[in-house]
Amino acid sequence: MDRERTERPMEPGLVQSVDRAARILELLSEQPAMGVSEVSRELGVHRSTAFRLLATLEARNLVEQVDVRGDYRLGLGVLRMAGALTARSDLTRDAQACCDEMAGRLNETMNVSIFDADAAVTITQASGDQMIGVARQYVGQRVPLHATSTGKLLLAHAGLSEQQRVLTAPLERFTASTIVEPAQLAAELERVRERGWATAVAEWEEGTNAVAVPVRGAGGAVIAALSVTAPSYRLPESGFEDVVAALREGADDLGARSGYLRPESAAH
Amino acid sequence: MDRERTERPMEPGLVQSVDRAARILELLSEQPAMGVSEVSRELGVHRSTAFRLLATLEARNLVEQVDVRGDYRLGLGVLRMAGALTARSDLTRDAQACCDEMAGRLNETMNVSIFDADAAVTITQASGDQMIGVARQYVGQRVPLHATSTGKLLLAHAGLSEQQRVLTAPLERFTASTIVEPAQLAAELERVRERGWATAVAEWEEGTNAVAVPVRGAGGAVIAALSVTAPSYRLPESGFEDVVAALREGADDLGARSGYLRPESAAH
DNA sequence: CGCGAGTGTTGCTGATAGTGCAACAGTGTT
DNA sequence: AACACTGTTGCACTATCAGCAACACTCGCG
Repeated sequence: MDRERTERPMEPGLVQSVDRAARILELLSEQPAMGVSEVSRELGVHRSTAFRLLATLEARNLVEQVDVRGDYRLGLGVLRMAGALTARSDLTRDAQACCDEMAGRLNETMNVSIFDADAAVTITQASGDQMIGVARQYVGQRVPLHATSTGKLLLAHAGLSEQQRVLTAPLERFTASTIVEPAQLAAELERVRERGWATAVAEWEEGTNAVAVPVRGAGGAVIAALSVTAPSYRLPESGFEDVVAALREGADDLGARSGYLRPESAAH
Repeated sequence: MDRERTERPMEPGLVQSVDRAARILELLSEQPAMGVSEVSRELGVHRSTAFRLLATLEARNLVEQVDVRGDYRLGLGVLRMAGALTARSDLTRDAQACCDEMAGRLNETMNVSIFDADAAVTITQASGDQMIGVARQYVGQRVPLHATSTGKLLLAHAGLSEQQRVLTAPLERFTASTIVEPAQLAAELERVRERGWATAVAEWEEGTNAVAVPVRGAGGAVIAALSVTAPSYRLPESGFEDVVAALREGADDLGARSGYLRPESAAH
C-alpha cells in the first residue's frame, strides 16, 4: 500500500534537522496537509521539535498553515524553486505540451520521465478525463527502473555500468508479476532494445498496464521516455502495438525539438 | 541591482540549520548553480558547514551536483513538491495555459499572480519570443504590492486591514518613479478600483512598464491578476488601453473556469 | 616544472544549538 | 465537566552540529 518507508537512520556526516525538514517536505508532497502531531509521529520526534521545524520552513515560505493553529501544507516558495528548475531546460516545458496533447488524443494518463541515478523520474504528467484513471500525482516521483515501462525503457538505453548495478542489486517485488530475477530482467531489457518499446503488465501496480517509447534527442541518444498508463481492461496487451504507433509520433515531435536536461545523466 | 538581502539574524525559536538550508534553496533558485565555497560565503558560515547542508539536501534529492566534485544545483526532488502543489488547484494549470496563449497573441511577457500575505506571488509566466524581454524568471517570486501592476491591483481588491498594513509600513523605493507616499498610494489604489486595471510605469524596474487586470472567480471576487510586462518603448502609456482590452479577454476566460487556490488568502 | 590559490571533502573536538520535557491554551467529544 | 486531543512556548540538558585544520585535487601563472 504505502511503498515508501525509508526509515533509514540517516548516514553520518549529514545534518539531522535538515534531513528531518526535507522529510517533512516529502510528506507534504504526498498528503495535501498535515498537523504538527501527525508530522511528529511520522518523523518519530517530539511535537515541539516538529513544530519548530515547520515554523522554520514557514518563515522561508516553503510551508504555510491553512489557518491559524491549523494544519500545514506546502507553501508558495516551492513555486520559485520549481520555476528556476524548469527554466533550466526546454525539455520540461515541451514535455508538458506533448503530454497535454497526447492525453487529449488517447484520453489516458501520459508521462514523460528521465533517467536519474537509480530511478526514473516523472517530469511531466497529463491525465485523460476518464473517471477511472491514474489517481496519484506522479510528477517528481522516483519510480523503480525494473518494474515500470519508463524505467525499463530508460534502463535498457542507459550505460552498461548502470544496468549492471541494477541487475546485481536485489530487485524489490511490488506485485505478483514484478520481475525479480536478474536474468529475466536482462532478457527483458534486450527485448526492449530490439523492438524499441517497453511495457509493464501489472508489474508495478496491480491491474495497471503501461507502454513506453524512447524520446531521442540530437544525436539519437535516448533522453527521455514517453508512456501511457491505464487500467488493464482499457489497455490490454493485445492493444499495445496500436498505442505504440501513436506514442512514437508524440515522442518524435518531442525529440525533434531536441530538448535536453541532463547531458551527464548516463555518466557517473 | 540585487534587491534581496535579507540578512536578518533569524528569529528565535527557529531551527538554525534548517533556515540555512532553506536559504541555500533560495540561492539556487536565483543562480543556476553554486559551489560549496560560494554558498558558504553567501551564508556566512564555514565551508564544511555549507558542504554538510548541501550533502543533506542532496540525500533527499533537493539538490544535485552537476558532476563529481562539482557545483550544486536544484535537484529533481523539487519537481515532486511542485507537482503536489499545483495538483491542489486548477488555477495554476489554467493560468499557465492562459499565459501561454496570451503570450502568443501579444508577444510579450505574461504573468498571473496571486495575493499572499505581504506580497504578490507570480504563479505562472510565459514569454514572448522577442529578443529583448523580461530576462528574469519570476515564477514563485514575491514582488512588492506597491511597486508593481499586479501588486497594486491585488492590493486594491484586498481586505482593508491588508491595505492599512501596507499603507502604514514604510514603502521601499526601487526607482525614481516608485510611489513611496502613503497618501499617493491610497489615491492610486482608488483609481485602480475605479477604472478596473492597474499599471506600473518604471516603478519597479527602470525602463519597464506593466499593465494588470483582475481575474474574477465565482462570486466576483478577485482571485488573481493577469498582467503584461514589456520595455517602455514597446508598451508606452499611450498603448495601455489597447492592451487592457486584450488582457480582459484572457482574464475572463481564466476566471470563467473559476479556479481557486487560496480561499482564505484575504483572511489573516 | 613547481608554486600558490583555489576547490570539494573528511576526522576531530568543544560549545552551541536543538532536542525532549512539561505545562499552557485552546477545541471538540464523550 | 472531564477528557483527549490539538498547536504553542519556556526551560534545561546533552546530543548535535559548526568550526578548525588537514587532505586530495585542479587550475593558472611564472
